[in-house]
Amino acid sequence: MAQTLRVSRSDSRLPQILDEAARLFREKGYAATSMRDIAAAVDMLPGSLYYHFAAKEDLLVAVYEEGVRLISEKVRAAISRHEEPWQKLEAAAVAHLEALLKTGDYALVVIRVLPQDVPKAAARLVKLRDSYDRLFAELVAALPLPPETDRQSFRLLLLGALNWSQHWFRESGRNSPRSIARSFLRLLREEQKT
Amino acid sequence: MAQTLRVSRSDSRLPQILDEAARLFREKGYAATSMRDIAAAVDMLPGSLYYHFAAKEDLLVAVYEEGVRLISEKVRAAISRHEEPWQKLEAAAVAHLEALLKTGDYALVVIRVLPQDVPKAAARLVKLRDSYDRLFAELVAALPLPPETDRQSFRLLLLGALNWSQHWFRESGRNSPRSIARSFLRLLREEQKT
DNA sequence: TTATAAAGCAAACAGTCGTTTGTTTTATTT
DNA sequence: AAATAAAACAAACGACTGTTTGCTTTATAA
Repeated sequence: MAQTLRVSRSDSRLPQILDEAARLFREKGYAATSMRDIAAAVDMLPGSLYYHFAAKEDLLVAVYEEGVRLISEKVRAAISRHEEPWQKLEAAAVAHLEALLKTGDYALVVIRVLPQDVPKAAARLVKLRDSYDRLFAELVAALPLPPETDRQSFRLLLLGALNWSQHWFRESGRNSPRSIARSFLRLLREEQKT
Repeated sequence: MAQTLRVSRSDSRLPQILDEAARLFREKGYAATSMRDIAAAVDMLPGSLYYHFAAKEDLLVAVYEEGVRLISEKVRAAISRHEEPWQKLEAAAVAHLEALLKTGDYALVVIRVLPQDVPKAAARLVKLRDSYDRLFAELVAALPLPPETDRQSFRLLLLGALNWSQHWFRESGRNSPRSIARSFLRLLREEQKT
């Protein structure tokens, strides 16, 4: 008999649901993505999604959590490979951008879907975002900068530019997440070398 | 018989419709704002909006156009008050941020609502955005930078950071659009002074 | 083999969506 | 005062929204 290969049932199709939800939330935004869209993408009936998630917002929160987890993990790993503060920051910037522009969907949802777009889940989303922001704050705090430097502005400048790149980035021969992150950091770092 | 230029009634409540649409699109996003929301805000019936606009997308495009017009105007005026390239750029950055964070609704819609969120109008929205981006490209081109400097990255870094500020900015005593724009530019400019 | 619980189906719920249509009000022009 | 055109009303259209309910299938454990 053709016993269809069956993995244990426990995590059945939940990962697939999250994948497609992430893809659709990223592509069309939260409000413009319907539960029916997601159901169709995983070849299910709309109501069946509610076995896995109590509400649409909870599905978004789950994607958000995975997004933050993925990107944090990548950045932490990159940081740990260096000792010098500027190198740590550069590695973090590269990892951040690669997670955003290559890993794709999950991470992009985090910076594309605004907490205010989902009032009922806004608090949870903000909390997840903040936990990540702290990572970069620590890196910037460790930089050997002139005493009059505004470190908060420094962080906001860098992270803002990195996040905004989603709007214009197109992969190409000389354009990679890595090269962009490095270009940005070079523009910010040069003053320190003198 | 005087060709009476009929200002009288012609654009009666159209400005009000645009104002409220801009406010709602900024607050809740495009997809989450319904024509009924807008109609209620201007104390009209939903169907009446269709006397002024053939479709919801056209209403967005109108807001977009006004947003680009407002911010371009402000930035151009600021630029014209200076001669030195760095001062021109700083004035432009300040004006850009003030238009975004103080003028409010219209300009914010332009950087908050993504063209891809409105497929039918995407081409028109991109065109409007690009017309503005060119303004900054010219300013950066005029800067006296070391020959090896990547001017495209410079522009993307600055403009990205400025646009992203919508996500964290809160008006306060020591925090103003002007002070932020200046902080950013100082971080980018310092290397040139040495 | 039978019991059990996970997972999904089928169908509908009440409400909202963008939009259209025919009619009425309102202000201006003749 | 009558004619005209702008502007808004009133009511509905079909499609789509998130979600609920009861029932059936399916894989695992006893």
